Amino acid sequence: MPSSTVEDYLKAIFQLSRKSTDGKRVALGAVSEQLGLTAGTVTTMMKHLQSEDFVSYEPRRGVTLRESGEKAALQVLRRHRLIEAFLVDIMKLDWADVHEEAEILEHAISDKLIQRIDEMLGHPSHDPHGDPIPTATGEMDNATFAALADVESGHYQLMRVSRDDSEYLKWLSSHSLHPGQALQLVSRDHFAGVITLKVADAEPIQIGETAAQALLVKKC
Amino acid sequence: MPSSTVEDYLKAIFQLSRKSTDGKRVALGAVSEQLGLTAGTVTTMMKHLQSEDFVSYEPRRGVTLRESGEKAALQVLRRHRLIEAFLVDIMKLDWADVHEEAEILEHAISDKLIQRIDEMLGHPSHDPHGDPIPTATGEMDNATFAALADVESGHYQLMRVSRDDSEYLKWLSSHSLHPGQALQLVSRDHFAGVITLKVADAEPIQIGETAAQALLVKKC
DNA sequence: ACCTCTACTTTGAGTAGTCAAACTAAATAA
DNA sequence: TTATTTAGTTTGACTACTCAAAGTAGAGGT
Ligand SMILES: [Mn+2]
Ligand SMILES: [Mn+2]
Ligand SMILES: [Mn+2]
Ligand SMILES: [Mn+2]
Repeated sequence: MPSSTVEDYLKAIFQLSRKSTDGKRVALGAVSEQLGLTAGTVTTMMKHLQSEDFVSYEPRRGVTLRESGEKAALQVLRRHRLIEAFLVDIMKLDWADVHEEAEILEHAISDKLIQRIDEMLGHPSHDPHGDPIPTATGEMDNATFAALADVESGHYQLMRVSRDDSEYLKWLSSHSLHPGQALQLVSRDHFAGVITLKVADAEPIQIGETAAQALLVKKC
Repeated sequence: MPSSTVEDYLKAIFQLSRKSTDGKRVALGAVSEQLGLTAGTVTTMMKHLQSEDFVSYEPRRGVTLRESGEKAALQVLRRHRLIEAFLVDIMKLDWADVHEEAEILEHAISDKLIQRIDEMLGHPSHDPHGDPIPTATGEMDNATFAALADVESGHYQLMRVSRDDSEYLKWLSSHSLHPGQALQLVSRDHFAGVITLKVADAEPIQIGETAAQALLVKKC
């Protein structure tokens, strides 16, 4: 069984590979950035992960997950997201706080317990941030959505929030911005980089492009 | 913060110190036995724990917990037992299976979440095995009970099961032997080392002295 | 074709935890 | 008292993970 360290590496590579331009290849710099480790540490680990058949690593070109690595990554992601859903729905913790907790628990919870949690929640398809939960066999919905930052005026539904930072999520909550919420992009000032939004029938709010980058929406 | 390794050492020392004849002093052999580590490993760790002010260690004489070590041990015990109670009462896992799970989760669950669990359970005083749960401030009920193996015929209440082994606990379950249960010691054969028991109005059962050693009872 | 900069790799070192095997203090037996 | 046994200690080695700092491959700029 992979250690929690290895699980975190595989998860990071998996997530970076989805955003990768170059096929599914991930640059080591992105990994070290994501995990907050030095470049040398990551190089060393990549050799190790390759020797364990988790990844395929070409020096100076990057890494891609091999089958067993992807499988392991999906299991970690499944545990992470089920745990988040559990903490919000059953334990009534704030969705802004559950990420950190899940980052640790994802390595500590047994298969038996994760199965129990899954049943208890009725096999949820998405976590509290709108991220899809892989099935026990490693299937994952790979729908993609446009960022609010890249979209024109109109009516949308918030599908997913792609940022973990707790303060940001708390701010979203305070404006009822959570997955599922309907909203209207009223107008945008491209030069100032500010977007005006209406959520339900509340007062319009202003939001910067960076903040809008993490709000993934569907036209409706 | 102590690592999970250190937490397990402190917990082991704490639990062994309660059974200690020589004050609260614990022999290193008992620690290595309990944790399944070699003697040398434990010696090395004791020096380290002393340097961190968790224990007081006298070579060849044993260790005792210092204040901060005892405090840490009680916190781990609290987490462990609350988690067990949670897994049984809320998650509906079998009491025979929760120990292993708790052994890991006790190091992974945050204070915030443990507090949530405690509230959700209504501040329970004992875990599913009848072990007392220390309070957040480190107070613990230290009531002691006689082992069924050491007691004469009569009516008793099962208060506590002092053994973790899952097969044993499953066997107890199958005879309705769980904390709180009333039972009658019908007779005992001191030479054969066999005790005859009646639980509620079921058929009498036979139980050996070793098995009866783990059943802690109160006269009633 | 050469230079430079960036991203990556290598090297050397350190922490935390562990074991096997050699050694020793001290309790117990003779 | 001396010898033996037991419990504990020391030593040397190993795995897993990490960093800082020195070194290098190769992409892009001139
Ligand atoms: Mn993690
Ligand atoms: Mn999430
Ligand atoms: Mn533990
Ligand atoms: Mn217990």
